Amino acid sequence: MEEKEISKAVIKRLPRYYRYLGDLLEDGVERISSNELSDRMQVTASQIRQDLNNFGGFGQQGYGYNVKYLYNEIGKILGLDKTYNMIIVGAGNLGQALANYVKFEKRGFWIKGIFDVNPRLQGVTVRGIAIRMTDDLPQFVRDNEIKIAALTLPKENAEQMANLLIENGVKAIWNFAHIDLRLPEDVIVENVHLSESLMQLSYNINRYEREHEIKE
Amino acid sequence: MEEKEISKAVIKRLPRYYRYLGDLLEDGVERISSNELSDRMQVTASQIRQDLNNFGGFGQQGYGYNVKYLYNEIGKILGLDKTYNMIIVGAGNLGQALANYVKFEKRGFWIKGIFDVNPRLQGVTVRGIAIRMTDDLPQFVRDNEIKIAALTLPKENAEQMANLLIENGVKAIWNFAHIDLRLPEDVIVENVHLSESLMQLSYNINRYEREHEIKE
DNA sequence: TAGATTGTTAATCGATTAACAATC
DNA sequence: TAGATTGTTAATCGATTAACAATC
Repeated sequence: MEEKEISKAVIKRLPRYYRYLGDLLEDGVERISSNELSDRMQVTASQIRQDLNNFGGFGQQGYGYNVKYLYNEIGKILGLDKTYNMIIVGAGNLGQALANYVKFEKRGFWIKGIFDVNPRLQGVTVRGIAIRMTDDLPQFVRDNEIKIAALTLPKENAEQMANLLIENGVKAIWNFAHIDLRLPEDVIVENVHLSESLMQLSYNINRYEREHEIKE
Repeated sequence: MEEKEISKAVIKRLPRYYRYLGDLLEDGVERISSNELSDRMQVTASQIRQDLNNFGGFGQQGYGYNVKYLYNEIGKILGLDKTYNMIIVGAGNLGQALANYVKFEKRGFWIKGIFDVNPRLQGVTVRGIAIRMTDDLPQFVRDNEIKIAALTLPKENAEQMANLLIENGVKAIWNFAHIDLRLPEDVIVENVHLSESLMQLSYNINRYEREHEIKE
């Protein structure tokens, strides 16, 4: 059976739907129509229905969507009903910030280890997790069935490190290094480029000022 | 004069062009054609030329693009030739991680202050910057002409805080809180939703596994 | 000049929105 | 049953790619 390809644009919107539905659930809302949700999320009702129908019919004519059901279904689509073992490679500020981020565990992402090359950090613990040296990585990844690695290290070491991790069983890289990793086809890569995000913000400040000046 | 609207997709690609051109510059490359750059960046040469021509003709027929010139021009488009005063609101792990990120200053983003509500953090310094209490915020923002604020605080306080900052002169919000801020039209908002990024990664792990199972 | 490569127009592709029949 | 709202097809819009004349 051929599964129809879901576009990246749709996938990017799913976590946002999930967040809104979670909030609705907390507020005790039982059902919601695509129109109501459209109002809250500032997207068209048409888009909501199209997006959801990529994965099946979760609603009911004349009724709308059951919030709890839809929340759970989107959770499943996103794989949040599963658990994943995860490590953080690079125990700098960003790495430690991620390690301290408790909510990941609520979603099934278990941080099993934090690694660094700096011997000074050896034994330092972050939220009860001891920072280990990268020499121990291959063994650790295999022993703990680590599937996800967050890379919070300098770009110079990122690709080599990614390959080492993959060789030992890692399936997905959450990449914070300022580089586009060239990795085997079947490896999942998700990039977070903070400085590029800040540059977009900067562009928009200037765009606004440019347009404003022109009108004067 | 009407400026033609540049699409978000184009703006999102600009920082990536900038990064590649910076790397080329470091490698001492003087000129590059859209075709060569296309190979390196894994985008079509046509897209590169289209994107750049939104802002003017930076190349030369028969020659290509001068790397240094194009790098500087894109820098200007992104507003990286200017400087901005910036604060971080929320001195948790993520806030401190951002404060420690030295490279922002290289791009003209000067971190002038870090704020928190927690009195325990008062006086603690991060990279030489003392953490201040949020009571002092309005005065500080005005006195230091703060234009950008990074919000690394719980979603419950984010929108109220954003409004307070805007009242005192902040033009742009770099939002790390898990909420969509509803703010005045002319305020620039750039979101970084880490948990949503991780969910996309999670989706892709599962997608791969689903497709694999189906083929068995 | 001949070759290379841009800038730009036209063609294609994909994503979003509109519309409405199906149905709860 | 009548009203509401989905699921889905068709229409529109926008973004990407292809093609090529302009020109360095």
